[in-house]
Amino acid sequence: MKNKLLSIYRKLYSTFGSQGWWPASTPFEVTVGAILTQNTSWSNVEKAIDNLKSRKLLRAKVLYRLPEKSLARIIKPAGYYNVKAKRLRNFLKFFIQRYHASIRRMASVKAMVLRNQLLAINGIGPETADSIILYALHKPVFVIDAYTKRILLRHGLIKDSACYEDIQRLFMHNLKRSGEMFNEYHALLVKLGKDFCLKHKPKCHCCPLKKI
DNA sequence: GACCAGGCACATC
DNA sequence: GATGTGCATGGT
Repeated sequence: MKNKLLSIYRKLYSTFGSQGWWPASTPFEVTVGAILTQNTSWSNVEKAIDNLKSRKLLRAKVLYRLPEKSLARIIKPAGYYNVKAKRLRNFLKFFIQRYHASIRRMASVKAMVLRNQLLAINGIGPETADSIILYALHKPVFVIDAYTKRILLRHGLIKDSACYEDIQRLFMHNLKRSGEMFNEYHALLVKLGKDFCLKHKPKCHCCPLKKI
C-alpha cells in the first residue's frame, strides 16, 4: 500500500505539476474559504470571497460584527448562503473567544486537539476541519473529500463502506507525515477528479493512473 | 433543463 | 447505525 500510494502521488505530480493550494492570500482567508466551499464549486466561492474583500470584511472581528443577514447577502454566490452565514459565525465566535482571533495562537495547539475543537463547532465537519489544519496552519493531516474516495474506490484501494477516518488513516499510516506533500497530494486528487472522474468512465484508458 | 460542485446537520426508521 | 433530505448558486 505504501508503494501504491507513493506511485499514485508521483504519477499525479509528474502529470499535473504543483497545484499551488490553497488559493488564498492569508490563513484566515483559507478558513473562510474552507467553510464556503462545502459542496460548492471553487469559482462560486471566489465570487463570495471577492465580495468580502472588496468590502474589507476579511478579518475575524470585523466579520463577526456583521449581522448574519448581511453576511448571508454578501456570500450569496457561494450558495447555501443562510447556512453558511451561520457556520461562518459559529467558527468566528470560537476563533475570537478561544484564540483572540489569532492564527498564531490557534496554530500553537496540537493538531488533533484543535481538530476536536473544530469538530465541536456546528457546521464544521471532518473535511473542513482538516482543510483548516492543513492549508491554513500547515500541519500534516490528510484531507479526504468526495473525489479522493471516488478515485480510491475506482482503483480498488478501499471498500465502499470506508468512512472518512478509514481513508484518512490509509494515507497517514502509509506516507511520511509531510504537510507539504499532503497539501499537494490532496490538491492533485481533486485535479484528477475534476479532469477525469467526471468526464470519463471508470478505468478509462486516458486516466493518468491507468497503469497504477 | 439536468446535472454537478473541494459538506454538514438533522430527522426518521 | 444506516439512509434520506434540506440547504442554493452558477457553470457545463
